[in-house]
Amino acid sequence: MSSNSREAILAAAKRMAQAHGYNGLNFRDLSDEVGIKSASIYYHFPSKADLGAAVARRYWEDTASALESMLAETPDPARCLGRYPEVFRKALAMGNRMCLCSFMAAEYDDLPEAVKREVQAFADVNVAWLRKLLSAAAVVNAGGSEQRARAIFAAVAGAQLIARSHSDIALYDSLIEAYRAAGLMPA
Amino acid sequence: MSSNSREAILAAAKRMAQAHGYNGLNFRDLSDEVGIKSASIYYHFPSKADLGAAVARRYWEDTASALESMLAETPDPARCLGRYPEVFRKALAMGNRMCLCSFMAAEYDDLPEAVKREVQAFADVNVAWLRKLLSAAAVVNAGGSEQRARAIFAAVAGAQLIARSHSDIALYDSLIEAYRAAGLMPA
DNA sequence: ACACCTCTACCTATCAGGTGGTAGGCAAAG
DNA sequence: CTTTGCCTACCACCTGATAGGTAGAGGTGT
Repeated sequence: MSSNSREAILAAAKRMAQAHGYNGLNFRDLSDEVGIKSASIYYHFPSKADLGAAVARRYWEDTASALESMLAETPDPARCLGRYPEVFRKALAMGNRMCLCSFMAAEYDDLPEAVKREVQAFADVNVAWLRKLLSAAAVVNAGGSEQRARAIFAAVAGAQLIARSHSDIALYDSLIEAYRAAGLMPA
Repeated sequence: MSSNSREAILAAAKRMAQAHGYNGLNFRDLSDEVGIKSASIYYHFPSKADLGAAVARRYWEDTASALESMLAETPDPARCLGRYPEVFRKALAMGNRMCLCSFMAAEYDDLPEAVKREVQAFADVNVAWLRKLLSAAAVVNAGGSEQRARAIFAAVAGAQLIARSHSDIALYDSLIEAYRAAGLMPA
């Protein structure tokens, strides 16, 4: 049963880390939001590093399944590729938040080793998915698909970063549109 | 006459903020690096917010003059535009650091108001410079130059973010090359 | 020449509040 | 009577910030 609290902690920690980063994530505020005492978090996670790693892992797992759902829903590779920015748009729409792993990418040097690994995994998941669809859509030749996949991932992350610093989700849409107009990614 | 310490503090704070963000910038480590006591910083800057704003202001001023120097050195708009990524490359080359304002863009919601303004100014300086050169190079028609300028700025910031999280400056170069191959920016 | 003053650029010592983390207790469920 | 899931009560350490002192440089009046 339960581990209901564990899930609640993960969810709240995800939201907080998306807004304030790993560094800005703290046990007091986190436990307040969950409705338990800060010491109780240690029953579910032995340390902040473990919590951070669990949150980041859950984050890329959720992203991976969201991408797979999207592909099932929109099987055409080029059209599905065009929907990729939706994934990053959600965070901005939910209170001007960021992709958890983009924030952690900035904080990378100060991250515990276990957290670093999960942040890397997030990037790998995204690039692998993009590469698969790029190859299927024949947008670029096979050799350049890896490079193009990474470029799309980086560009979308950059768009989110800039849009956030302007608290303007319309700017995100505008940037994505500009990427499309430039030919970086399909519409 | 000095204010030699003031400059030393600004320089050290810039380096620390590039590596750890505004949140990760602290007076103890900062004063240690400068070689004075933490309380002495308050003689030069009344608060952390003031220091942060001064550092960010100096940062975009330096960037603005670096961009102008580059233009004087490479007057051809398209060729100069192609050199734009050099500016962001430097931070990665200096100990896998980030653009100060990209890091602060992630932390945006938690930033003091005075610091936010300087971060915005950095983005404005970059976009204005890019727009000027895009128009001059006739890469895009006049109407789309603003949008394209923002797209290049965001994409380069994203490339730096991703490269940093892999501690791999070659990845940055590869991403920029991919942007060029896709037609987002001139070589 | 001397004493006197003021300003600069730091220092020591301290503080309240926040940080991650630990020890030990306790009520309910099995 | 043991395990689960949480609690209270701490702790050491770090954070930005303040109060008050001080050594030295440079100017001023006598």
